[in-house]
Amino acid sequence: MTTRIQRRNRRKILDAALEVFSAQGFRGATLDQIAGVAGLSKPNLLYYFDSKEAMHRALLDELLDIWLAPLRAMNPQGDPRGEIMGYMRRKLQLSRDYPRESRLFANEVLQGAPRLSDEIAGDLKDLVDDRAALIRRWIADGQLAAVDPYHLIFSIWALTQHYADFDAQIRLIRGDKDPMDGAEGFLDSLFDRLLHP
Amino acid sequence: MTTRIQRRNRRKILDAALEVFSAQGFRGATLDQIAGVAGLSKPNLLYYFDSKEAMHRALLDELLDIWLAPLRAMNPQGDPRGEIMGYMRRKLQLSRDYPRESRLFANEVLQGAPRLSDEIAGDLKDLVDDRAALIRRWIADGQLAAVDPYHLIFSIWALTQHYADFDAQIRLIRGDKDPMDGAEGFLDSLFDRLLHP
DNA sequence: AGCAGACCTGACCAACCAGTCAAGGTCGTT
DNA sequence: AACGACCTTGACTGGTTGGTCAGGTCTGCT
Repeated sequence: MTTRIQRRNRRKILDAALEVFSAQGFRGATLDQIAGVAGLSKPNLLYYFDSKEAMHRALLDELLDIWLAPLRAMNPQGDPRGEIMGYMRRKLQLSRDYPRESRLFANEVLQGAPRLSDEIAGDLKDLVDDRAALIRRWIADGQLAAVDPYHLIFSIWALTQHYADFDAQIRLIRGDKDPMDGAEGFLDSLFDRLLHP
Repeated sequence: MTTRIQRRNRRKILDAALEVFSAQGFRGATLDQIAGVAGLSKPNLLYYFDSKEAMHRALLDELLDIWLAPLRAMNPQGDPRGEIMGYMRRKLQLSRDYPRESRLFANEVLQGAPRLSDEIAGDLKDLVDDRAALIRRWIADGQLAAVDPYHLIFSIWALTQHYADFDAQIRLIRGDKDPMDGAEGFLDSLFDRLLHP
């Protein structure tokens, strides 16, 4: 049974942990930092989570659901170009709404995905293989331009996540302008031109 | 005056440091790890470099030259589409030849570019602003499709660096296949379609 | 060979870090 | 009010980490 206090504190801890892990990476983050952000004492963190590792694990588990939802939502019965454009837009929306999650994921993969390799090689690979096959069928039907489906998916990931992961760089170059201003229009025309048969 | 031994050992240390920093991030890397990879003792590392920070600094300084060269090489007098396609291909080649440098850079920017903000807001911004102006002229001349030049540059960065930075993920999804196999052809047709007026 | 300066290292230190624990405080229930 | 379960923390520990230092070894030059 979970109490009201448990729910509130677990949430506070995971939110603080996301803040710190996404900005410093796993090894760079310290429990003292997380405790400071959460407004709790370090031993109290360890009352709710067995270890630093466990906090990170909990975040990754939450993350994957959010992260894969847009690709899962792609509809095999829908209009091919519309489905892919919709996927791209939803993924871009994730970068806007969940930039810390994007950076947490990027940190993890950048370091060789030591804690995510099972999920990536399992669930994610299966999902991507399935969508790649779907895209190939759409291409065979003449509804899409002939593009490599894997590189198409990777390009959507690269372009959308870039705005969250490299936010610091974009801000320094664009100044006060919102980093994502104009991004959706640009990506719309990029993929629209790419996908036309 | 620098001796033969100095040149050899500085090189060994920087190469080992690049290996470890790019895989673990600055805080995640330890001098013991770097010493192990370099085949030197930890105090010996600190005989050649004042601090861990100094090794990282030296790597970032080397990195920036390599990293900005392709954008510098863009020729205002050249053929617009050819220049941009050439830039993209050279950038992709960097991901192939210098994946560790790409990940070092990604780690740094991901964590808010604490040690690179001056260079990014200075040299890099100036260069990007200059190239953006050039691209705008090309568009005004009707030689390129009307795209936002900043997003065009960001998209080239995102797409090319993705293959180095997210190599672990791509490998897990594509299996034995070379992660970059087919990438150049895909990116060629993507940018070719985007840039046609 | 012998010397000066460059190169190298074992042993050490202070700071930091994840995690423990015993003791005390708080909350919901009766 | 009183009880037990839940919650919180100061003080601590063992291990790690960046960096120091005194003294030793090697190298190139005369």
